[in-house]
Amino acid sequence: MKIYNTLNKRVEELIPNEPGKIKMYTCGPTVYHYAHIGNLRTYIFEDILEKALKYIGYEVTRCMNITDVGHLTSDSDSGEDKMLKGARREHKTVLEIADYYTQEFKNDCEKLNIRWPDIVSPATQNIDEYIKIIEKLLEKGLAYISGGNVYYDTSKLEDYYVLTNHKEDEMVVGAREGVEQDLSKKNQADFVLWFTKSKFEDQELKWESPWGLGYPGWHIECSGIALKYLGEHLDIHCGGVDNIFPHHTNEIAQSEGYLGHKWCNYWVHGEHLNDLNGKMSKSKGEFLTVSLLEEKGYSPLAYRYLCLKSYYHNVLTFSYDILDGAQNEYNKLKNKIKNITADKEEIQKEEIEKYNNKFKESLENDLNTSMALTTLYDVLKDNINNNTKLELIKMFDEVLSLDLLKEEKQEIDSELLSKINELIEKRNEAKKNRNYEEADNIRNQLLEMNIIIKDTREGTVFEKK
RNA sequence: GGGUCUAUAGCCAAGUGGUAAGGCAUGGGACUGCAACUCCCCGAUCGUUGGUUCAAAUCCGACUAGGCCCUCCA
Repeated sequence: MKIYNTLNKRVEELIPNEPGKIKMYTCGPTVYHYAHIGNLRTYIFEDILEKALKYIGYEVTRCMNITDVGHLTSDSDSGEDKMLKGARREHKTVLEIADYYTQEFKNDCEKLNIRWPDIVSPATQNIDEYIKIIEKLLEKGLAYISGGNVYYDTSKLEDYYVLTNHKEDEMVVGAREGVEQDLSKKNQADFVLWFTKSKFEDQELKWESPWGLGYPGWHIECSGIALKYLGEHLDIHCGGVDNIFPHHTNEIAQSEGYLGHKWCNYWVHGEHLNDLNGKMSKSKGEFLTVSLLEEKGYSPLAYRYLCLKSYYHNVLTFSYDILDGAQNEYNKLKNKIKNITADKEEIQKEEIEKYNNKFKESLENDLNTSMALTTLYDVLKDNINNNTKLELIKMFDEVLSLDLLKEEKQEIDSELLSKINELIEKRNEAKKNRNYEEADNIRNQLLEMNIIIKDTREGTVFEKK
């Protein structure tokens, strides 16, 4: 498989540390609020990557953190702690907030057919691991204590900016509003590993450590969890592009400083979903959640389809127009597939192989999901038997996860059912008598009940909208 | 200011040196009493500009436009 590696800024052949096996770490959500669909784009991309690797034949172990505390304040950030803010907003404790939004995130993932990773670990449950790493870094002289906090000394690194090509002299301190310089640091780029002193004296969760009561810095969380659950050699580390600097840059510094050798070979980042004003955020513009889309009548999988149609490494700009388009395409696709009925023909093995290879090649080409979908359309159009088509659709959907063969449940109670059948009969009667006005009225009446009717050769059938 | 990504039809996009896949939308047609569903048909010389080459959307340079990052972020 070829994949874009941020470390070398090019598409590279993926070579795992251990043949046939992939260890994959993906940065998880901060559970202080609902996830918006931009956040979820990254998880959809990671899900596809995981499933594509498995489809190709790798054994994949994936680990993800849940950020429920700690890193939300940085040493030089005067912004508010997000977990605390969330807790205050809802008059709950930080852990209650974390539990609630973790569950909500899980629900969103289910709706979008994102597989829950093998290992999911909250930041607060791995404190010992962080302390162990920080102690070692201090021992090695890669970290220092200043002003009550433990800092990583970036001047000890040969190349701190491995991911970004930044040059320290040209970095602008406080390019973002609300960022102040931390005078306890030796170097501008140094970052906190452990806080005992911060601007946020009301931090709810604190732990004992060799350096006093405090809490971990942001970046140590992911290093700690990844090292604990996936070991010293990682194959793929994923996240959104916004994490490249400083988060992933600092993870590399910490992990490799601790290990004394190269840690992760492939850094793969998902591009953002923007809106018409630029980057999507929870504070400005419309807060687009999965539930909101559902309320507006969109299906979550139409959004997944939209993500699959585009390339994970390109920005996608959201608008209701493109979501309408995706919903339309998704509906048509599902309809086409529904019309494929199983026959008694034998599955055509050579066709399966041909299309399966094409599908795999698409995925192997830096996750070309757009091409993978085209392969699906090719199958639908081709003159092969229905059983072969259905088999291929089933195979492809292991990766695409669009519920292509799943019939929507027609949850209609018997009372409503008899009412519908009665109306259909009345309409057919009216049609027979050429009373088309009456027939159309009945059709509209059914439509208002969210029932769509179709006149087929075998008679009139209906389905829920 | 530095870094980084992107630029193909109305929209999402494929394309990795040999004369532009696919899907949706629009338009036309078949089916239908009309519709819906389904099926058929129809569109672009690839941001601009130099260069390399027999040959470039594809390689190189310049320019233009836009996004993101530069210590909250997916």
